Amino acid sequence: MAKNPITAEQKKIARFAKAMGHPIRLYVLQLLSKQSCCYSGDLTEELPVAKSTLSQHLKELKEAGLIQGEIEAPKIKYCLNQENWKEAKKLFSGIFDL
Amino acid sequence: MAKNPITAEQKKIARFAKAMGHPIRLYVLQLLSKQSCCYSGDLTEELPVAKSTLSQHLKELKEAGLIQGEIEAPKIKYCLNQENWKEAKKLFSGIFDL
DNA sequence: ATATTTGTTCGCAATGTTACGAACAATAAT
DNA sequence: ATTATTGTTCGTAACATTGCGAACAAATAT
Repeated sequence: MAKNPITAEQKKIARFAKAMGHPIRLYVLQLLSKQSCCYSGDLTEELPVAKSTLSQHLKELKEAGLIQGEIEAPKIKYCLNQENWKEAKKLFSGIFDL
Repeated sequence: MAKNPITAEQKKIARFAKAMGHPIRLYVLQLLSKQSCCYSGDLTEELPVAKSTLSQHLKELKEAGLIQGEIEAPKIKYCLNQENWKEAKKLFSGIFDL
């Protein structure tokens, strides 16, 4: 037990992976990768969780940088964070393609 | 809050992602994707965690199906679980390529 | 037979995650 | 002004994760 060979890039990938590591959050991400945006009210109706729980999951995805929300009062429109999504794609490709 | 549109496939991907969602575990996976196998004793020396902690992480990777261990007494040789690793690659490609 | 090497399991503690409903805030509609 | 809609935050509970060292098990080496 000695050094720390873990790179910042590995930490970043792990962060993304962790955010993707829950079925609800993965569902949201896949939805957004297909249809460009969605409203969280709609998600509440589709998904088997309370709105407060969904709110927490969306917050996590936001904090991981994978999605972003735009106020469209009184609703909030969610989209992928394209920049980070592209980065995630690149990082995961790197892992699987070696 | 109603139906459950989450597919078995999404659960599977989330399971893989969760296993990848820790820097230590990701490090191990990336190492194994580069060099085909490793011994956990070596990992204990490289990584900044106690051997008991590493053992837990390896167990998680095993249970997620991403690696497998082969006894090569008194050591254990770890490799990727090629079948599931290929599946993970396919599933993650599906997510990012749409 | 004893000691060494290697890795797992146990017990424990601290922290994080997941989930809910109730209360709250902000905006829109009546 | 009041009410309705939408989503966040708070408080709480149950459970999971991460981490350590000590104790243990299994095989090898002396």
